[in-house]
Amino acid sequence: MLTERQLEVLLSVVYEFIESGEHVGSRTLSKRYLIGRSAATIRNQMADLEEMGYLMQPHTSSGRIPTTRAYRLFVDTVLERRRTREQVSSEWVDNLKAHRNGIEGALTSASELLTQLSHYVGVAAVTQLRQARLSKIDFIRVDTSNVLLLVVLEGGIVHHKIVNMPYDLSQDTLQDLARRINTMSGHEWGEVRAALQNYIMQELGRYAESCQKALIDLDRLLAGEHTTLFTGSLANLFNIHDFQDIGRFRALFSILEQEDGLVDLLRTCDTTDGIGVIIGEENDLPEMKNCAVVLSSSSSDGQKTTLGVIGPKRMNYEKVISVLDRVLKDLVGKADENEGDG
Amino acid sequence: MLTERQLEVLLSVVYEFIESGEHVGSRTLSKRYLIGRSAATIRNQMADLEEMGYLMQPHTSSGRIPTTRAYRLFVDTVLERRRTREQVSSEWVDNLKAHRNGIEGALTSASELLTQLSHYVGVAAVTQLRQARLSKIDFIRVDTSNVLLLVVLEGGIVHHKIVNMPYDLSQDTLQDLARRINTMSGHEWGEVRAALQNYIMQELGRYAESCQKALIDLDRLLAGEHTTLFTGSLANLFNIHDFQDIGRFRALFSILEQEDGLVDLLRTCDTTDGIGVIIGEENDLPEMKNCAVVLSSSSSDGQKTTLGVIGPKRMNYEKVISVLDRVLKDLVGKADENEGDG
DNA sequence: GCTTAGCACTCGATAGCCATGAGTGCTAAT
DNA sequence: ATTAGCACTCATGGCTATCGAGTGCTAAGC
Repeated sequence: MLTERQLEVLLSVVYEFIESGEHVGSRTLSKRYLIGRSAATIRNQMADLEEMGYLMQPHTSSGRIPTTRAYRLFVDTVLERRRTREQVSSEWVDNLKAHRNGIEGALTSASELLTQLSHYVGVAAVTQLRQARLSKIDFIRVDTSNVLLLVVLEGGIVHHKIVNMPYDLSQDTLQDLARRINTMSGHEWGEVRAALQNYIMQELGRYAESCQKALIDLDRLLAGEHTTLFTGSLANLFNIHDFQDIGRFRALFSILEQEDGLVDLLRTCDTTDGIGVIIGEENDLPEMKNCAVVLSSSSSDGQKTTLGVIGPKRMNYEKVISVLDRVLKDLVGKADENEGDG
Repeated sequence: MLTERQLEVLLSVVYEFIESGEHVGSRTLSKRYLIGRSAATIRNQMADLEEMGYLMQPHTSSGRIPTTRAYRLFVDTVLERRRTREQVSSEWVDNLKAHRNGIEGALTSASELLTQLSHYVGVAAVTQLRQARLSKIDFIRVDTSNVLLLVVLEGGIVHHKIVNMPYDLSQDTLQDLARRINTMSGHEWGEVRAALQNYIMQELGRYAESCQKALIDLDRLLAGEHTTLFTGSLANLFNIHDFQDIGRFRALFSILEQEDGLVDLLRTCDTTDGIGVIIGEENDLPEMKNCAVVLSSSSSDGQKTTLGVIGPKRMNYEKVISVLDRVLKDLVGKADENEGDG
């Protein structure tokens, strides 16, 4: 594939471009990175690399910028050679530990932490892999036609949703129902559902329709892979300067603003565990072709915790990856600790 | 103050500027709005208006643009002369009615509706005015040191929060506590709190510290004026074109992204009921000097519902106000209906 | 006294021109 | 395989001229 010398040139280009954001020329490389090799030599090698699809010129006779392919090679190389560099300042870790208000609090902290450390957009998510295990369920009558449905899952995720009931159910009926379900706490949703279905048919005949609706709502939440998402400040998208026009910017914003888009994005990273990087067009979303997403996930006990940073293609991958690694370790370590003595 | 003719000129300038976004000159007015009056006449009157602080020139010998003072006059005049124009398409109203998943669902819908109709950023909020009245409270043990605190208020607002407890409380203890509090359902938080304080001191001696912490958390939520906020897509801020540089844009974004800033903003509109408009520098936030906020609120039964649209200073006030009016009426009407038969 | 026409003037926006400089490709020499 | 040299390209910034929308002012008209 690539000779050692070509690789040196290529990585230098990527590195310099990540630093400066401007197309890099042969002279710069000769002076700063590849001292001893003349500009002309480097020019020839750069021409070769362009032919191979690793570099491109924004316009004739300008410096080169890396293609997605080059970033990919760079990232793979970085991941290969990576050692624990840059430590996350322990101040932040302490902060994270202090905010141990359940998993939601922890993930909120994590996303904010990633955002602040990377200066890009940090996200944190937890996906329940198989069917969720119920910890506790509760129904609270809000008014004639509305019931608050509260579900606490093992692992500490809380869902609440107001469901509309065509028939008025008394608080007693609801409480009875909840008590019945709670005896099955610890079981998977599928089992609970079956038992519930039974009960509804046999004893709640005339409310069957209302309850069926609520069941469907519950299914949506508990049966499939459901992801709970926490996003850092999107204002940091403004730190991605690689946007020609404001239109593209806006498009990206719209996508990241609604959860669905982001969840899909995180899902594409099907690396079971470990770190993955999605660069530019490798992503399905055309709006993100100037962006890169670094994802890191760790699954345990039926749920998968994913942390990520969304930034420009020319982000400091080394730093972001190491930050991500550190925060994830801390987060998971903490989760274990909580589960261990719970 | 202003003669009828001057008023005509001024309103025309504001109107045209809202339409076009460009400084408006005397010739334009003469051709489009004030047919019959020559450009020269209008020029003289515009010069007068500038002297009076209603108009300004971005640079010598350019057209005029309205000052905040002019917008203020314009808005007041519009509000005065307003009749029910522009009806909100009934499709949307139906949609709003369909999503009657409690007050939170309704407010979410309302904010989205306002966003879509105005093309700017719609917000919806509900503030509990005095101390909240409890409908139901529940404590759920998540693990050793974390308890999920669930509070349902009269009016349908739901708060949940995980609180960290230094001591492990059994689910039974928690349930007993909840039962005790729930007997006071319907009372104001102040009363409930006093009773609770008593109970803790007398019977929960060794857990006093943990409980005190939780009480403080609850206080924060229930004692003061607490506002629950729903914001439409911030991507619509891109529809405000009146930003010179991206820096200001970013600043605005950061503020609106975090709830606190927005809540403060809504609070400044202390019009008890009815519609209020905050234009440019009338606002405290310097980042919003190119923006205007139209607010509409309606209070009943200890809680105040506020709807608003955040847009550019040169927004279509007539349309936004009428949309706001319509949506609020619909929302409040619905709330009444829910409360009435609940 | 209010309105209008005319005229000189201002100033932003646009386009063209030129010099500059960073960077390239190519060729010939090492 | 590497280097030096040279001609060439192209984005950028400064400078100038032109254009046009819009003004202020003065004098004339209703």
